[in-house]
This record gives sequence, structure tokens and C-alpha cells, in this order.
Amino acid sequence: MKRKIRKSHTLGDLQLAIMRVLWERGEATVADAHQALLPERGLAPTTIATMLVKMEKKGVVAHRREGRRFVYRPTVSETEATRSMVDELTERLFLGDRAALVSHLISEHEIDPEDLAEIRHRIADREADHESEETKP
Amino acid sequence: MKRKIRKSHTLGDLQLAIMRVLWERGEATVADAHQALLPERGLAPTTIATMLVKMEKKGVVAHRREGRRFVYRPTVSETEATRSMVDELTERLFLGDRAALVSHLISEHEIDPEDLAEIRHRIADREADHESEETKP
DNA sequence: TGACAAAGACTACCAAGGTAGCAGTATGGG
DNA sequence: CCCATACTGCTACCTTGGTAGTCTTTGTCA
Repeated sequence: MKRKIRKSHTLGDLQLAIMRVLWERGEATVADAHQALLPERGLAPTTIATMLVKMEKKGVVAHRREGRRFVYRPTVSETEATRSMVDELTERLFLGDRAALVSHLISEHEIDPEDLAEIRHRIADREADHESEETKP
Repeated sequence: MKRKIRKSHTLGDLQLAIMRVLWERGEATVADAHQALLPERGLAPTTIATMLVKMEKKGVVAHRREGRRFVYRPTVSETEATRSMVDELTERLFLGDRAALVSHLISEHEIDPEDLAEIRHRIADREADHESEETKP
């Protein structure tokens, strides 16, 4: 039951956007990422490049040289990153109690009835899994 | 169905800690907050004071003069602040789809079976509410 | 082979959170 | 009535995310 020290891969907004491009394509050059984000952000290519450097320093991406340009790839999965950020919020807001976060979502926000049903099913599945695990070797 | 422009009261870690003191007591002086946070943080009193000024500028607290000292009180409730921050994360990570966040919590994190049951009940209650609303004038 | 374009390297700047020292002042206590 | 002390006010500095310009290197095509 050791607490992992996994240093929070908290990503900013632009960083997330870049990661999404990388996750989608597996890898991408600065130009690729720039092109992909141009419509929604309209940023200078150097901005993307700078950001990627910072992200590499942080350990969320790595690069490989290909001719004269760098090909970046993510070193953390989308799931990991998401979990990391959700965890952090849960820690800050609910002292790590994830169930409390779910409770909050259900009590304080509007969630569609269909979504509620969907979630209920998911939970039922989960509980079934847990039960079958108990009877497994 | 108008989108509220409610400018995100995103709070940092220290800011949250200070807010918690204010929420708990209703109001507090710099000294109060400093005393309350000393054990867990060991910060200088001026740090708290500076932070409170920044927070007032941001609109999450207000102060009133009492003799020579300032008495601060929160201007946003804990619920509001929490919702605001949860919303922001949901927006960033799940494009605003709160049900997706719940799904993520259930699929990607360990949640105790008891908690699952608890959540399931909460959802059932919620659904019951929705149904009764439908048949209400 | 030489010039040009393109890519990366370096530097700079802003905002906000976080942390804190020092100055000035006013108030409470003697 | 005056001084010490306790507050606030101001300023400063660090970090990180975000944004971008300029300088330098290098690959490639004519």
C-alpha cells in the first residue's frame, strides 16, 4: 500500500493541447503540432517549440532527431496524465477522497438522467468485477 | 440556457488553505489565519497577508477594518469554489462532460466497493428526484 | 559548391501563485 | 501623553505556463 511519489504531471492548457496531438498521432514534429493547433489557437511555431522544450524538461515528452528536425512523442499516456490531474484535484479539494468528488458531481451539478443511468450501469459492472475477483484464486 | 461568464475562481494551494480557514470561522484576521496554518505550513505572517490582498483583488474575499486590523471574510462559498474548480477541470479534461469524469473515476481509479455502493445509492436517489420532478406541476 | 530556407537554440517578457523582508503608522497600554 | 509593538503597505524575488522574436546552424537544391 505504498504511496507512489509519481511527481504530478500537471499540464497547462497549451501543454494539454499539444499532448492531445501527440497522443493522437503517436508522434509529431514541431511543424506538425503547429499545423494541428493553428486553427484553434493561431500561435507562432516558436511558441510550440518552446513549450515542447519545457515539456521535455518536465518529462512528459521525449524527442528523437530525424534529419534536421525533432520528432516528439509522449512519454506519458493520456490515461496517466488524466489520472494524475484528476488525482491532484481530488487531493486538493477532497483530501484524496474520490468518492467525495463523485458525490459532489452528483449533488452540485446537473447531470443528465441518461448519464446517471449510464454511470449506474458502469458501477454495477464494476461491482460485479469486484465480486468475481473475490472468488478468484 | 445562457452560459454564465462566472470568471473561474481558481484557487492555488495556499489560497485554498486560507479559504478553508475563512469558511470554517466565517471571518478571520491575518493573525488568525496565520495561527491556523502555522502547524501545517510554517509560513511568515506577511505571506498570508500578501496572499489575502491578492485574493481580495481577485474577488474571493473581502475585508472590514476593525481597529487596526483587517477582518477578512470569504465572498464565495466553499460549494461555489469547489464547483468552479471541478468545472474547470472537467472542461479542460473532458470537454465539460461531467459524466465522462465520473466514468473516468470509476474505470481508472481504485474506488472501494463500499464507496461504489454509496455512490450507487446516491445516484438512485437522484434519479428518483428527477422522476418526481417530471410528474410535478 | 554556394545560397537560401527551415529548424532548433537562446533569450526575453508577461501573469499569477507563492514566499517574505522592510517600512511606515496607528493604536493600546503604561 | 508618548512609545513600543503589532498591523498593514510596498516591494521584491522565484517558479511555471504561455507567447514570441532573433540568432545560428544545416540540409538541400540549383
